[in-house]
Parts: sequence; C-alpha cells; structure tokens
Amino acid sequence: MAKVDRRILKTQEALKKAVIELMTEKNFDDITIQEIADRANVNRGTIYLHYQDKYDLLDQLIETLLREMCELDEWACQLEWTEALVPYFEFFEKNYLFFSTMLASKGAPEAFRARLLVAFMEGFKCEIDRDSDRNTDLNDDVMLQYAGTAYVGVIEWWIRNGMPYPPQAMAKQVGTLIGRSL
Amino acid sequence: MAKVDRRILKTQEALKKAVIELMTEKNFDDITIQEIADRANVNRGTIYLHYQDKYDLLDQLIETLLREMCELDEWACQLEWTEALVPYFEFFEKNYLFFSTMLASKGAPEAFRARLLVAFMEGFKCEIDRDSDRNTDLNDDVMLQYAGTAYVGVIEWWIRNGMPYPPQAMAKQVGTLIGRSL
DNA sequence: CGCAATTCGTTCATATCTCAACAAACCGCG
DNA sequence: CGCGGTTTGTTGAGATATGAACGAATTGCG
Repeated sequence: MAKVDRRILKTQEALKKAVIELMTEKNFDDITIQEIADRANVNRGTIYLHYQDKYDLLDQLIETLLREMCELDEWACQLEWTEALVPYFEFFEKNYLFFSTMLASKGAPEAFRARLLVAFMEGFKCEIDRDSDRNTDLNDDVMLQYAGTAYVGVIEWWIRNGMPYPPQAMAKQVGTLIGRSL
Repeated sequence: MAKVDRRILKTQEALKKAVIELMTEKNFDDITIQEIADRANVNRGTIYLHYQDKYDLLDQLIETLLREMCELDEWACQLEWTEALVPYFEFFEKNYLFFSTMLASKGAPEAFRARLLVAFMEGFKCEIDRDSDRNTDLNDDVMLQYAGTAYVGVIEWWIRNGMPYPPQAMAKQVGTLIGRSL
C-alpha cells in the first residue's frame, strides 16, 4: 500500500494511546473529545480529520489491535498448538491495559468480546482435524463455536484475575485443550 | 511571550530527546543529521527549520536545560541552603542521562562545565552574607569562584559515580558547605 | 421546566511539516 | 591524487495540523 504521511501516523498513534490511557481512568462514555485531544497533544479539530467521532476512534483502535494480533500468524498451520499460542498470550500480556479495560468497562465495548470471538473462530477454521476420523460426527461450526467461546472465556478470566499464570503456562494448557476440541 | 505553535514544540522536543538518546550511544560528532531525524521521527529538512546544524541544536538543548534549571528559583533568597538545593539535585537526578553524557563525552561539550559554572555563580550572587562581618576581608568574585567550582565539582563527581547518595543527602551536605563559603 | 455552561462538529485561513530532488561539501579508499 | 558514496544544506510544491470562530446539540442544575 502507498506509504502514509508520517504526520498521519504520529497523530493517530497519539490519539489511540490517549484513548487507552483515558479508558483506564474513567468510563469511555464519560471521556470527552477535548480530553482525548489534550492527552494526545493534538488540536481537537484534527481528530475529525481522521475519525467520525470518539466511537469511530475506539472502533479503529480495536480494529488495529485485532489486526496486529492476527499478524501473529505463526499459527500458519505449522506449529503445535501449545507452541503456537505463546505469542498470543504474550500479546495479551503486553496489551494488558487495553484488554482489561475493554473487558471490564461496561460502556461501549460489549461488542469487543464478539469481535474477539469472530477473529479466533476465523483463525481456527483451517485447524480442524480432517485427517483422522474422530470428528466425522461433528459439525465445523459447532466445533468452532465451542473452541472459540472457550478461548475467549479463558482469556477474559486470565485478564480479569491479573494474569495469575505466565503466558507460557497458559499457552501450554489452552493449546492442549483447543487441540482436543478441533 | 506569544504562545508557540504546538507542532513546533513537539518537533523540538522530539529532536532534543533524540539527541540525548543518541549521545549515550556514540560520540556527538559521529551522530548524523539523518540519524537525529530518524530517531525523532521527523523529516530531515524539518531540522533546518529550527536549527542551523547539529551543533546549534546541541547548543539550544543545553540552553533549554539550563534555563529549566534556573527556573527552580526556590532559592529566591528564601529557604535555607540545605532545603533550597533539594530540587536541584532532584533535577540532576532526573536529567541524569543528559548530565552524565555531557560530562563524560569529550566531543563538543567542554564548554558545558563552564556554562554550568556561570549559571551557578550568577545564582549565588545575591546569597553572599553581607549582614554579618565574617566576609569583610573577602572579595565577592573570589567567594563566587570558590563556591561555584566546588559545586560543579561535586555534581560532576556525583554524576560520574552513579549518584551514590540520594538527592536529599547531597543537598543537605552541599548546602551546608556552600552556606559556609558565602 | 428553562437557563447557563459545556461539548460537539464544522469551517476557514494560515502555519508547519513532509517528501523528493538538487548541488555542494565531505569521506574513505584504491 | 581522484573517484564513488555519503552527508549536508536548500528549495518548492503539496499535504497535514493548527487555532480561532461559529451555531447546534447536549448536559447539569436550580
């Protein structure tokens, strides 16, 4: 893709960082456009050059994070599950602030869980075991829904409880379980 | 003074930060304008909108720091020495990276010590004890030179040796000594 | 409810920054 | 020395961000 002007990247990064920060301090709906602009050290009008409103900004912020996450495509049907999940849990850990906020706050982001789920199920698709016959009686969408919701549930629990186990341990256990489910 | 456009401040701060960082990694003379621009995430040409060359940038960087330091004018002839010096040593600590680089590197900043000295002596001027008669036989400039070089020397030692005592302890001791000298 | 204050979204003219290109100066090296 | 490659400083056209202003929501409160 055509390379983007450096100023655009700087502005958008500052804005997204500002939103994440502010979300840890107050409910998303209570955050004002002016506050975001101040925190990002950007003129208020500049926000409207990039986003419709603060909800659009939140949307694109989520989109960015999810895209980043999906680029951890080491799960290119290559590694074993227990290995492949490590970078993911490390990613969750690195973005702990964002995830915990998105999962805790109750304002806008009910949709966040759903988007996570879709992203995971998409990733799981090519992982279903078709070589053996242990899944002959199972429908794809059932298996995907099963493993997907389980994965999201575990992540949510892990984040909410302050990441009681290290990423590696989580990856190993969750990897085992997902492997059994697909 | 007329308020400065936000972009100017952002750019200049990024540039100064970049220089400080780079100076910890290599000799100032080996730093290239392009490197500074890259580190600051700024177009190379932009640098010339603000500075003549990298030496000018370093100059203004020093100027900025010294001005910042002088604005710690709690020593408005108000507090006792041992108290008044605390914010200064905290300032040195906060800018440890800069000071240690400026005092260690041997490229450009031989002049740095001299500038520090001048700044301190200027600040000492109004602090000379004229009320008692214990200084009647002493010249101002002698006392200033004496206390100033001593102060610079101690700071240099403290920074070079990795700040072996906390700022408060340093402020207390140096405060006592300067008080005796003026 | 009704008013005051805040926030929002938009507009405009202008300042600053960007990118690409250029010639000149500088550099290391055969 | 002389040559390629790098760095420098400058330029110009265009893109983006700024600040100030405005009326229209929205909010908080008596």
